[in-house]
Amino acid sequence: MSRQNVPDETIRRMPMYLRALLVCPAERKIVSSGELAEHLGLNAPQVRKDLSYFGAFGTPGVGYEVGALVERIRTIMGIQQAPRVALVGAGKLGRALVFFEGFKMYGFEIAAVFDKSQRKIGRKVGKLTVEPVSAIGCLGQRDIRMAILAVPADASQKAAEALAEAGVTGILNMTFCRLRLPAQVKVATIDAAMELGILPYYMNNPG
Amino acid sequence: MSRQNVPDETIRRMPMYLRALLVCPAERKIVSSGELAEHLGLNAPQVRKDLSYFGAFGTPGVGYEVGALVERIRTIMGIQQAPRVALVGAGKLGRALVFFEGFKMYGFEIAAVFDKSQRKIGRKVGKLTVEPVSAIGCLGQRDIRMAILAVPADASQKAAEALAEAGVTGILNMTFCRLRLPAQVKVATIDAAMELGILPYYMNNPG
DNA sequence: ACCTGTGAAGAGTTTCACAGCC
DNA sequence: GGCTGTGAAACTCTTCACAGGT
Repeated sequence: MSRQNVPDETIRRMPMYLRALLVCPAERKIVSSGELAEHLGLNAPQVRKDLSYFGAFGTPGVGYEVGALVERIRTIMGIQQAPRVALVGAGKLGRALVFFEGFKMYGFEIAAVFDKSQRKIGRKVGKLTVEPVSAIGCLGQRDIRMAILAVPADASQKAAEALAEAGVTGILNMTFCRLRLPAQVKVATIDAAMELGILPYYMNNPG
Repeated sequence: MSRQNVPDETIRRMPMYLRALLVCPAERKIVSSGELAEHLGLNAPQVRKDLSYFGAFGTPGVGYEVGALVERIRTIMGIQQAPRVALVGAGKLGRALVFFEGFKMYGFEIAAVFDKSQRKIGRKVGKLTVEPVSAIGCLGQRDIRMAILAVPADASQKAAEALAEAGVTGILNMTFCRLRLPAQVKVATIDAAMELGILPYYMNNPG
């Protein structure tokens, strides 16, 4: 099954499956597509179809083995070996993200924190020490290929370019700016205000 | 044009259009679909199609009037009169969100902060004073119909139910738990770790 | 009896091409 | 010349039905 024709939406759901499996009680060895679907608010054929894009790793009449499926999904998603992530921006949001438990669950490790402000450089955030943004250039040597961008809007493009130049090819953009970067750099953007902005429409026009 | 057949994806993009228009320099009175598209990384027919679902408010040969379009979108989205939003959870993430500038841009006002912990109740967060979660019940009388949920995972379902009972019908869920709520309550979920989890796939399988 | 894997149908979304207007 | 609004085509994604395995 070629990776080329896996729907993007399927890729988006893979981390959801992973999370659902990780919160399974340890004594549960087998899970069915229906149970996964129920837990995530999807339907069973959707789950089976999604997983089948990457091969057949369930047992008909039985279900999917939890441990094996976790490993398969980790491999598919390319997060077997705990990717190290840089955080740029040690403001309120950045510091909150360092302590966010969710990243660990998928095996991500926040391995460096950068900030522009002299006031923040040298300060501790959890176990990490805030480094100057000028040190971003060395990320390649430190085996860090991903970053979370949590800087003020007007600093985002510049910081993103520094990351791209340092060899970072995956950026989680928490600013509400579109980043213009070389095509090989993948960007995911989170804009809490935009998500909030969608709700009133559906509150006023119940579907 | 009935609201019933406007694509969800179009609704998702409306706040993007709004933001793009709001960051326009004030001297710019007219904007074309091509310019909007370029600014947002979309294409021009997409922009025209999206806007046309709600009527024809551009001028052929000219473009869209910025001010008028902003008002139209605000009306369509139901955010003309600055919705008041409650924040539940005054932890690191919650406190960071209070200071997040993005909400203001769309006209949202964070009007109350709640927390369970005695240690936090009474403390100031910006101009707001943290209230006990038991006070959530009065939200209806305070004209607050939306909430942001930024509590620990194990407290999310309970807090969400309290919100729903208080008449909140739109929740931005920042926890990685699925909320089981009456159908009239609309939920948008943001899971930063999940977004981060998607990136390595595309880094390893460039599209 | 129960569950997976999958081709095919159906629904939803994007892109295109162009008629019509400024 | 330049831009909007829109039906139709193309594409993507979801749902369904069921063959086949345990």
